[in-house]
Amino acid sequence: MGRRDTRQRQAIRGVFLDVDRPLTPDEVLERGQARVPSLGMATVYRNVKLLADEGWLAEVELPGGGMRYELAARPHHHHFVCRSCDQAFDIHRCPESVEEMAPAGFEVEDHEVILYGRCPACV
Amino acid sequence: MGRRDTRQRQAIRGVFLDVDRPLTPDEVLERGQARVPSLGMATVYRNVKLLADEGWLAEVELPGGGMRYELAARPHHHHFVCRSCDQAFDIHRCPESVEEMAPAGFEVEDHEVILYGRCPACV
DNA sequence: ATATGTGCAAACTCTTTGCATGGAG
DNA sequence: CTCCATGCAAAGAGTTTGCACATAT
Repeated sequence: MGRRDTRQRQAIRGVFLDVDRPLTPDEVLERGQARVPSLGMATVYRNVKLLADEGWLAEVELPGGGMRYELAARPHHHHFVCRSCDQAFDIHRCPESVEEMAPAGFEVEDHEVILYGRCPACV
Repeated sequence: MGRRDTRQRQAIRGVFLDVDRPLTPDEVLERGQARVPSLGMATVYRNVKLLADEGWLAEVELPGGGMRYELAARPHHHHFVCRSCDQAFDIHRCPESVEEMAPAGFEVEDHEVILYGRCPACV
């Protein structure tokens, strides 16, 4: 299970340490190439998956496209998705007793709350 | 803007009238072919989009794959997604004041609450 | 020295589109 | 009889995988 510390992997980790919101693979590639220009999309996909398996990143499945990733270390929170620029932002509040909404017979493991609208930059 | 009442379109509408949860295009195809065996995937995609544009279906963007569709006439509700069978179910309760969770500067238009876990059939 | 990681390109999956044929009006 | 709708197959977008080369250890 030897993990090598390549420039590419460093760059990708650096990208996530610099932002406070979930990123799409595209966003990771663009920001990563600012650090390692030769960085390829396949490497991004392989590494975010790897870092997620290791528990360093968390997968965030927001509607409207594919998976996004963010630092796993962040405390419980939810997301706001801007319908204009498609960026996702963190929301640090959580409605109480959400998980009690499930009907009897359903076993709840987790929950997600997503707000849609326009972010300050797009209003 | 003449809409023709084809067997295929009837079949697709019939499929949605028979279920009380959001369906993926795949699920629509499978159930639709029980009514019109020759039904093709392209027709499913074209018609759910059409019915959604007309306001008869609502698009439901749940994580884990593409768009799902359900009858637009249903009252406000949220969803439970089973991690085992990937089916989505309706939940007819909604936490209060969800939309007030957004930080200042964010303009909320809409919200979605998703519970993850195992449905009764998969527990 | 060795085997993991990278980059490219091909393969895949899901969705959309072009085109000839079919069928509703 | 007209067009809109369908079915097929090809084209796109996003993601994954195979393979030869590069490089961290």
